[in-house]
Amino acid sequence: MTQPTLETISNLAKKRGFVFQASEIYGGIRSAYDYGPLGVELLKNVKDEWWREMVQLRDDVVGIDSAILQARRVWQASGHEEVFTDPLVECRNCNARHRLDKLDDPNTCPTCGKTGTFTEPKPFHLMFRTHMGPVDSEENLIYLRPETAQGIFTNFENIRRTNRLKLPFGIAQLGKSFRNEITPGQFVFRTREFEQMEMEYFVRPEEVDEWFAYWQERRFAWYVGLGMTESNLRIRPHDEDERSHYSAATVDVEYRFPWDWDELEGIANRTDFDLKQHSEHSGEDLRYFDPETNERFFPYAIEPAAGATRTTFAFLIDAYDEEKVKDETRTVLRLHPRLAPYKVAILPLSKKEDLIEPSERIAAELRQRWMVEMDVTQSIGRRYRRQDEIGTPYAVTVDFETLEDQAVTVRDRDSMKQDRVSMDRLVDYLAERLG
RNA sequence: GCGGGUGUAGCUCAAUGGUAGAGCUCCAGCCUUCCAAGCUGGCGGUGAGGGUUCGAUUCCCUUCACCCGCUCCA
Repeated sequence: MTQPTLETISNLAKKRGFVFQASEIYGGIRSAYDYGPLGVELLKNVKDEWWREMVQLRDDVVGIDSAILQARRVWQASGHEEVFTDPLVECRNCNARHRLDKLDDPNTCPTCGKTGTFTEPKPFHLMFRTHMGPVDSEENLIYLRPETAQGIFTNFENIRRTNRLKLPFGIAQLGKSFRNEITPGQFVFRTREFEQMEMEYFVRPEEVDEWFAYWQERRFAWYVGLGMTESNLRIRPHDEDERSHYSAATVDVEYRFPWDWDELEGIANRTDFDLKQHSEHSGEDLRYFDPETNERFFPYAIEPAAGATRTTFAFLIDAYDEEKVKDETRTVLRLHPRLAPYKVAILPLSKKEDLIEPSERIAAELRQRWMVEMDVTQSIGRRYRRQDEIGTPYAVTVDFETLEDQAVTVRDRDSMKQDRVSMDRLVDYLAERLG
């Protein structure tokens, strides 16, 4: 396997319609990307696989979709309003940037050692600020959520009660979050608007360690199960000083990106921090009542929080491969069939109406189950290469013999091998391979 | 945000203070009929705004975006 450069992969993403720069015709806007026809399918498939694994295949996890706009007090209780506003100063001598509240000496730059070189402190607001209602004022200031998790904690009691849940149980959420990252970059890896796949798994405090280990294992296996190269994945525990304000222990699931190892997902032991905070700030008792022991306590939360957009990006990078076929380079995305945007391409050997009609019939039938693309332009070899480059696992070729023997050629993306399959067996043939 | 670098068709690259070219891609037609074949034709560009100039893609200013670093994080 060849690992592509960041440039190679972003070129492919743009060329084939996975990802475009947002507002491109106006020169672009920093740190925002639009997902094109193939990108939206790939992203959706990643999210669907996550949802299926985390919610639909389990009886101990339920889903939620909470609002992006929440009461300001939510973020005061969660600690984000305080933690996500940093006074920053910049050293005029060496251009390093520092948080004023973390400096031992507020006048000396720890990077270059000079004194008195700092700019006036500027507050950096890491949360997007907006106003609820048509008039901007301090009273109606609210934030775009910087994480989806708080919508889970604030609904903890609603969900527990309406779904008769008993510990341990989880609440999962998929959705957009917003952060004014100081430095966005690395294509879609770090953007200010991004999509998260988060789950809070509530457990008895004494069982927190075993569940923490359980979710590390489960989450790691999820990536591998969807075809990500295992040697490009690792789990890295956080150092003491890099943990979030709410966390007692955190590990990252990291992927070997073209630039370096970097985070796909953080798995944190958030303890009872959030439920406690919301109990205190709201006055609602969010403790869990155990009917067997008659005890009331705050459950601990284990949080596997993944970035949907960057995970999609990692799958794209990991799938990228180039190989020599004759004297040509074949570019192929070896995406897991469940992730591939299109599952099947229908390729009539010629544009003659005799072949178009049956091809359209086959396409219509297969579309009942899978994303199917029909392509009639240019030579068959070129069309195979095009499908390889967007990761379509199977190509069905309709030729003149089809009219005689009611059979088609199915060509496999990875091996380029071909099978002659009779049309009445085609759906079964593909179903066995695509799932 | 600050420092450094970069911006010419979708991609790779060329050229010029005086009508911006090519290859590949893409589209149409012909031909071909199972792994990027060929022929003909077509679409399409100087990131944006302003200034200097008879004339700016070229010189100057501003701005936008991208890349590297500082810092943040799914």
